[in-house]
Amino acid sequence: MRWSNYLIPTLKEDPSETDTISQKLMIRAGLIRKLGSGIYNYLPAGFKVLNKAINIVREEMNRAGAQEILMPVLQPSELWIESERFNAFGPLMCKFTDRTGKIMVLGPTHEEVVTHIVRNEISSYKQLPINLYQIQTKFRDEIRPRFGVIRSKEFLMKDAYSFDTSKGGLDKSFDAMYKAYSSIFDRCGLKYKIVLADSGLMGGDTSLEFMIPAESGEDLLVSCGKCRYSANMEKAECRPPQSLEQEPLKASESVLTPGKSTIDAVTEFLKVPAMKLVKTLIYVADGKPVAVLVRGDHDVNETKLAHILNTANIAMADKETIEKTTGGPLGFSGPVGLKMTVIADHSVKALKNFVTGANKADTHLTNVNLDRDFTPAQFVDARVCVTGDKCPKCDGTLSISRGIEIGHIFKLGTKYSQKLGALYLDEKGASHPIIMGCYGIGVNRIIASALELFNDQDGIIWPPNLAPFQAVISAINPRDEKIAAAANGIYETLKGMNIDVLLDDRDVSAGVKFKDADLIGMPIRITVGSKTLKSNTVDVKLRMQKEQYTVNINEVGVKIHGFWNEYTTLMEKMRLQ
RNA sequence: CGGGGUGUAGCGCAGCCUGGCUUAGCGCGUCUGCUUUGGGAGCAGAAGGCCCCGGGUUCGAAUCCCGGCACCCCGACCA
Repeated sequence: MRWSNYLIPTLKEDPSETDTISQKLMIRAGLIRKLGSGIYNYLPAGFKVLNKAINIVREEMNRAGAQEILMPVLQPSELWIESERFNAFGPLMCKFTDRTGKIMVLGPTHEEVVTHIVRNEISSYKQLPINLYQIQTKFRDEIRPRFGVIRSKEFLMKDAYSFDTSKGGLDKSFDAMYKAYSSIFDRCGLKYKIVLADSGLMGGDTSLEFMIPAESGEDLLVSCGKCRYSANMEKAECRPPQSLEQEPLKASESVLTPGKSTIDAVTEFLKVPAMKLVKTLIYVADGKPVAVLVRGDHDVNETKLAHILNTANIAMADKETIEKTTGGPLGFSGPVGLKMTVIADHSVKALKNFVTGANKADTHLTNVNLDRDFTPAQFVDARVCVTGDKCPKCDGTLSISRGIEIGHIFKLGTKYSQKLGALYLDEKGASHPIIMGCYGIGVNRIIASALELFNDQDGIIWPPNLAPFQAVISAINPRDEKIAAAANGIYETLKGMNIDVLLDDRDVSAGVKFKDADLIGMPIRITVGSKTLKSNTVDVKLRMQKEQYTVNINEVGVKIHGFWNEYTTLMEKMRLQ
């Protein structure tokens, strides 16, 4: 490809309204352009990279024995009503009414459709196990799209679905995907971490997320410094405190705290540390109020709370509900005398003589104690982990970092097969729901993640298997016939060797060529200029190195694989750092 | 959905508060010509604007007011 005729519109200046390095680089390097909030055009080089990721995904899925299919984006809403996810997805799902008045949805995912295929086409254990996958566009009407292609309203997902006759079979299918995912992200040259996750709306029990460590990630990861324990914040367990505070119980008192409705205000006013306060949060779960107690310096983990309460339908109570159910205003709730189910986080168990709200305006209670003043219905793990918490699995300490969710694998079980009636007959002719797994990869996120991980001041540094080109030939002053001829000769040689090479034949100054090559992240740059041409040589430079190699023009072809291998080796080193 | 912000040339922005000194500017990019060509070249010239849309106030609106739309940020929410 000749640059003079290739659409790769680089930007000298930073675009406005970008919130991550990857988004900025993708736009500046001419890979993508924004069409609207959360929707992007992929320009030639961007699409080329996307296809490289797609091909890696496809090859590894095929290698793992999955079969590629293509399911429609457009789906009848009936299937979603059948699976009872029509309302669960709610406004996140793009819907419209067709000309006959039928409600259609643009698939945010494809469990329903794939289960429909299987219920129609599979009826015997002899046809199982099977794994069907596709690489297809998904639509999700995101509340707030952001971070470029990392959270967009339309995105490309590889979604696979396994169908088994036994738990053991599901374990095998799951394991095969675990391995395939590892191969995919290895080949993409990404750093990643595999963490325990919550399965959310998808259902099922076991789920693991593949996470790219990145500051711009939306997910919080909890990792043990000592063992391999690593989990999404939503899922991360907190170890109950080992020892209780040793303090004699003091008499509880009611104190006036006018206007002090927040933890900060109360700690300052009463001069007690936040960890000697107990926050009483009123939730409404399936229409019923529940009080949840956590230490003042802790927060409720709503995902874990939802599991404890066994419903997805929880929300913090509004002001009116709090007043009606506790008898006091928002900000002054407390467990003493409260007429509703009270559950407390384990950390509360260790406290003595703590402060709570009094369910009365501008009033708190001091020196409140468990059992003497109130007794929670149960102690649970309902809080958000914090740095310094002890690992639930060993005696290590937990730390918190950020990550981009790039893949998620679930053991679904029979949630969908039961609801949609995907059954098989076993050897004895008995009917059972098929046991399912589902496995997603955010294909666009592969690219964005690579850029979050590997970049410098000058631009992108591509993992070798994702780079839009392997090499660029920068012809300095292509109007000089000798230079043009030499550059062209090398170009033809490399093309003949199946090297993916771009010839920068633009009549622009050397600086522009170098800046563009760096910005786009050309792994190998071959500079053809009058300076070295006299000695019949060219300069070869790898993107991440400062120094250049002097190579005889006739030897570029012979040496190019060596340079490529060197680039690959250096990137692998960066990846493993 | 709540709070805040922005909308002016392909991109990045100034002008708006205090209406007329603007024929609406600047930088980048684009086009033409000449000179250049090893880290975003120089000179000369040029093209390119429903100043987001609609309504209003005014002798006069990019500027003030009302309504709408789009985009962004924070929050809530989230596979």
